[in-house]
Amino acid sequence: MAPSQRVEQMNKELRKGHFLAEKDRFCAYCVVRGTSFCGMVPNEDMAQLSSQSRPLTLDRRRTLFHQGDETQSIYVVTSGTLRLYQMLADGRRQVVGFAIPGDLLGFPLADHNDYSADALDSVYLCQFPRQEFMQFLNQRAHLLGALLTVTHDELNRTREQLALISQKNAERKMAQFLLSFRGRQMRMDEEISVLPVRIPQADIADFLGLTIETVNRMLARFTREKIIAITDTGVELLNLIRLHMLAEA
Amino acid sequence: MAPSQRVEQMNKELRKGHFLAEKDRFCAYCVVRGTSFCGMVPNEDMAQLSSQSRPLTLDRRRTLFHQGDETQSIYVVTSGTLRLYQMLADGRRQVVGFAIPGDLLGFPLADHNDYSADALDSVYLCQFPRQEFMQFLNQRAHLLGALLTVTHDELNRTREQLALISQKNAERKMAQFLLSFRGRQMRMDEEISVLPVRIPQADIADFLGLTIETVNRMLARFTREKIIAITDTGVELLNLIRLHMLAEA
DNA sequence: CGGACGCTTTGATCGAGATCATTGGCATTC
DNA sequence: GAATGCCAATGATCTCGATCAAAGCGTCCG
Repeated sequence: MAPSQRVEQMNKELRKGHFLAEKDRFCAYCVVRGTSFCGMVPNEDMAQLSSQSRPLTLDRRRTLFHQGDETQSIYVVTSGTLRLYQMLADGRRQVVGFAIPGDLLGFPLADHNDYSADALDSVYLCQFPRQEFMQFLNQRAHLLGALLTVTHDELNRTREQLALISQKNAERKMAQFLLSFRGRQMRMDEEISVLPVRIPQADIADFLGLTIETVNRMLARFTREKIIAITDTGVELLNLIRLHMLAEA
Repeated sequence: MAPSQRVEQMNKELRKGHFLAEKDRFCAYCVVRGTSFCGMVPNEDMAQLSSQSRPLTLDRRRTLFHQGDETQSIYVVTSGTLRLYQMLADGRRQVVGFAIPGDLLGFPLADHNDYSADALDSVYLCQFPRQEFMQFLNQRAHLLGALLTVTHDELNRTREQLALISQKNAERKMAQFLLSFRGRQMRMDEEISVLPVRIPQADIADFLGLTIETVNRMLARFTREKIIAITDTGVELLNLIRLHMLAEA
């Protein structure tokens, strides 16, 4: 079964409450097992991890948590996409990333959230109360190592974004963005050529440090040149070779 | 004694080899104790940490390690400044940060270095062989937590840089850069108003995503307006209020 | 000494993307 | 079904920093 189907099925069951009754099996059967922090948790710890988690649904445009608020929970995204952003002193908004299934949200050792997170579509998450999560971590040193790895990955991703945003060429920025976003999605589904989210152009703009007009013009140009196609389910990458050329040239 | 004096004295003794003979005392008396990862190491672990460390000197313009090379050692900077950078696919160079006394260089859980590091002036470091350092860490879960905190700090600093570089106004970029660099230096010395390094303008340019010409013109303007003064020891911040205004307006 | 090199400085011109302005579609709400 | 708001699309103009060019300056070294 393809991951996306599995997600759908799991979400159905989630809504029916199946998993709530069988908590131990919850994590073991999770779709994002193997792509996230949870994937680094050995099987013998699964039951305990499951018992702490609570499924959570978040509607489009709802906020999961705000920058600066006290860190009360840690989350793992199981389905959907969120935008992560910081408000800057001058009123600008910097989108620091997009969270997709498998991503860990919230850093248990920090007292306050580093960024805000809100849903771009319907989002399903596993929620872990911070205190219990931390206890769980501290009991098992190898899990601290797993968290360290995840944090380091995020550091590297942020450095990648830095390289992206420091580009002066809007076309290249856009091409690199599409490719790197695809790269992240491929973690779940290797064959992907449609990016399954409609990210508002304003969010892409705030991610890339461009204006909405420039983002729009670039997407229009790519569409005109048949490099991408924008559908109501997301963006389809039609010509990966050209996209790579634009990204690197 | 002011930190800078202590550094000087320690460096003198280092050169004479004093500390090599008394390894256990090395870390306990270290100037960057309390400002770095080492500061989170409890006293009872100090002796062992000391016994693993090896002092190291690096001349101006020398490279400590290259991006992509195998991670063989972890370093703590005790004196001097290094530039950390990545070479990008298109040949550009992205400076991802400047390491100052107290900073930890090299991530023990990664097999390869994420960036290159070279000295901007004479640099003194403590070197820890990676394998031993990792063993040391794994024996003490609380030290993993310390490393996690340091890594998270670096993540936040990188996000700050992201916000900085996404600014479109060169003047504001420069002002924010000077202030944030000062902020980092203050970790060691609260009273600082002279940034004690002569960072080549080309490095500032590659840090901020500007050209050397623009960097130069901004520095010239700030100097003309008596906001800063450039001496042969570094940059003196003459008018912090104006600098803050420029950074935020 | 001379000259080559690394780094800084300054001027002139150009162009990509910001900014400003307007329109249109589509969904939500009363 | 009119009103409101959100988002996308596109044209006209402007601006700031990139780019191109050249010169200055200290220092290292044969």
